[in-house]
Amino acid sequence: MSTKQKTRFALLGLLSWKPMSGYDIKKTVDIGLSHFWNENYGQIYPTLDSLVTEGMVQKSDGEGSGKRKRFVYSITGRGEKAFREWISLPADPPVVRNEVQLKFFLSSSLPTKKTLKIVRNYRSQQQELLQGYRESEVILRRAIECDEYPQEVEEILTTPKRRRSADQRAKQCTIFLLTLRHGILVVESRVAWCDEVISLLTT
Amino acid sequence: MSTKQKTRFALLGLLSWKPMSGYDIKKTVDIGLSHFWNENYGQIYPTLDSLVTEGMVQKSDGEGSGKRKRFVYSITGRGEKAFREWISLPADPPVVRNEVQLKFFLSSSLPTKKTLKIVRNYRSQQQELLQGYRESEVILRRAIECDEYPQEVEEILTTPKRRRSADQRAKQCTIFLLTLRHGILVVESRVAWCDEVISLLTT
DNA sequence: TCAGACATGTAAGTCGTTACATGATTCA
DNA sequence: TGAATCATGTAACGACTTACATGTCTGA
Repeated sequence: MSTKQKTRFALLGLLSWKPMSGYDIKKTVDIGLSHFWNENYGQIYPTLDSLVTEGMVQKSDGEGSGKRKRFVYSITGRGEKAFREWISLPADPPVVRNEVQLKFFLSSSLPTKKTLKIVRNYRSQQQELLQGYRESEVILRRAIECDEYPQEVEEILTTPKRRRSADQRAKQCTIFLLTLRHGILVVESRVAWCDEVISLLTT
Repeated sequence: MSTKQKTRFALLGLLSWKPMSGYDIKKTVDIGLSHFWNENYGQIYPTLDSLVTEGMVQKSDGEGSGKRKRFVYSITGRGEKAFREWISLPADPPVVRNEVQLKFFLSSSLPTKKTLKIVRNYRSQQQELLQGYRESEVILRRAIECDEYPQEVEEILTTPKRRRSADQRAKQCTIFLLTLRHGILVVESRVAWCDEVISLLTT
């Protein structure tokens, strides 16, 4: 049961939060979802077009003047329905293609020094990632505690379409924090692996 | 520094172990490297062709008769050189696109029941994976201990081209086990995340 | 006035999957 | 003799990236 057209549903899902322009979508993904998702303009604009054609989203008349207007897209009832159907389907297992692991595996016929270099490099990469995630975690936890959200968080969470209850807002924040936790746990396990390997190969 | 043409170097690296046919390569990847790599025929055969054209690998004359001969490919000096250059380059960070995380994140406006369903589904998937990895780990560790390798392991490790020293063999097995350890640690962390989420959302 | 952010879009190319088509060999 | 496995290959499609082209608005 392979669910394709991931960009399609990602956009639909983001628009189910609030109406946005293509540029907004890109920014939201880059700032808030970068640890588990990515999109690029080459996909976003054509996909928005075809979503409009199918009546899944509506394109605004455009703010601004001249040839570069800002178009805001909002989800339609039909789009909401398609989104809810998609989200209920089991996600297909991610394709596994880890280049670092491949290099590590293939390095066994080379000097151990080379193998270690690959692992040390991986470790520092993941460690750096981890640092960033942890900082975000601290900020988010603090925000949740005192119910005061910094600009970046607001921009991702706010839903101007309709007023959210305190409960809904709390759930949004919890979910947001938990996706971050996933990133942290996984990256920590990678760092732990590196340490396991380094200690084994240097003795 | 984005290293593309991953299939190209994956094939080159596998052929640096021992000469193989396209079919062998597919089988090796499916059996031994499936937790961090995949390849399909649609990529393998055309890529082998172009590697031959560039003098990176050599195609045998073909065993068998008729139109379906078996062709064995072996790496050339030029290919070995290209492989060693590639492996020394830093691997580019994997593209992050985790559909489960996306669904989880986007489910915040839906009933908690739906969110939980996504997570429980993810958990059982990962748990199943983990079970398989752990079984392989036990087999491999036992094999390493008594220096007796089961057929599947032999098929992946053996290098008929030249006799390997005991040291080299030991290193190969260690590396093989360690790639499996990576899979185990990462999958364990995902299961741990699911548990964290479930306990948080059900209280 | 100039830099930088905001903003939209396309073309070309790469990469990867899927489905199909074909045939040989082995062994029960 | 028929099923399973071994074995090679292609065509069509779909997904994704990259680079480019263009233009607007805001504030120092």
